[in-house]
Amino acid sequence: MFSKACEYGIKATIFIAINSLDSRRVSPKEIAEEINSPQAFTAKILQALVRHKIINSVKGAYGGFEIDKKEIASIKLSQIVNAIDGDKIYKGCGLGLEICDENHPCPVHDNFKEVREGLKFMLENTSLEELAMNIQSGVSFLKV
Amino acid sequence: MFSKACEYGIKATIFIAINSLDSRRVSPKEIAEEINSPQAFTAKILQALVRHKIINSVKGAYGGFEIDKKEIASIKLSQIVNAIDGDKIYKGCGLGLEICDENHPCPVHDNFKEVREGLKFMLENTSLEELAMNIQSGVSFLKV
DNA sequence: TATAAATAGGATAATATTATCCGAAATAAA
DNA sequence: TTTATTTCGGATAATATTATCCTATTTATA
Repeated sequence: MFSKACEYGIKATIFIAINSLDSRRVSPKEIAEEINSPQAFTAKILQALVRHKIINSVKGAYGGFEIDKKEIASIKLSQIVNAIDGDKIYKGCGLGLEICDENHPCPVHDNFKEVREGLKFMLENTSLEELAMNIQSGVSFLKV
Repeated sequence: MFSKACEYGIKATIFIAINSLDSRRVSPKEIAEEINSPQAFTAKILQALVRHKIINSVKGAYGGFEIDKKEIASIKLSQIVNAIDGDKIYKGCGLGLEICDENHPCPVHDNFKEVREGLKFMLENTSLEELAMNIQSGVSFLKV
């Protein structure tokens, strides 16, 4: 469904959010340990998230990654996915046709439409805040 | 969503179905032209579909690929996807956790559940017959 | 100002996926 | 039985994704 990069990106963002709520900046090393991902690769993904202004980085001593507390509630899962995987997941044709729309649909166009829209709705309506809260309260987990 | 291999596999199977309804066997060459896919790679995918008994191959002169007419209505999209991509698309964890279930859910487990189940339902309830019929009647298309 | 601690980013490597090529095996028909 | 046709399957190549490494740049503090 999502690329590895996107999976890491989502988990990393949640971990940064939790720590930002506690006013702590975190390093790629700490993040990678906490979400069980390769450190250097995770660092690359963090760079992309910074470029997309989803997270914030502070260089130098006492630096690290953080998210503005006030923004945590308004950041949606869709923004993270878009930043890393783009919008092909709910835009592109299910069977890879260059052109696929109501006028020229692929064989599964209508069948997929609902699923796609469900996914899109879910991503756009799931906030970083709720994901972070569920980790904090021990309802869900970032690694095995 | 699906791998390229799976996209080609679905389109190829639909094309074979249409021709089988007309009692014609088709070659990888013809299939690749009709679904706009690389021929040799498509041939590999056809082999996999044969191994999974979704399509049937006849070697030698006047041979080619076909599907038993009687089976076209009972073959579901899910079988094709399973044959090529396996069931990870609606089984694996959305964030790649090794273990992810009700007792130990990843952050998006519940959010994904609905989408996943919608996808699963759609794949299991879309028949090859209906996909083939829509191509035959010009309602949908296998290539641009 | 010097130093240590951090992220940024380019280069490279490993792996998975997609794609191609070619000879072997099977089969219908001459 | 020979020949032409066709799928099968192994080897290889190209490309994309995932992952690693190393140096440059930035910045807080001593």
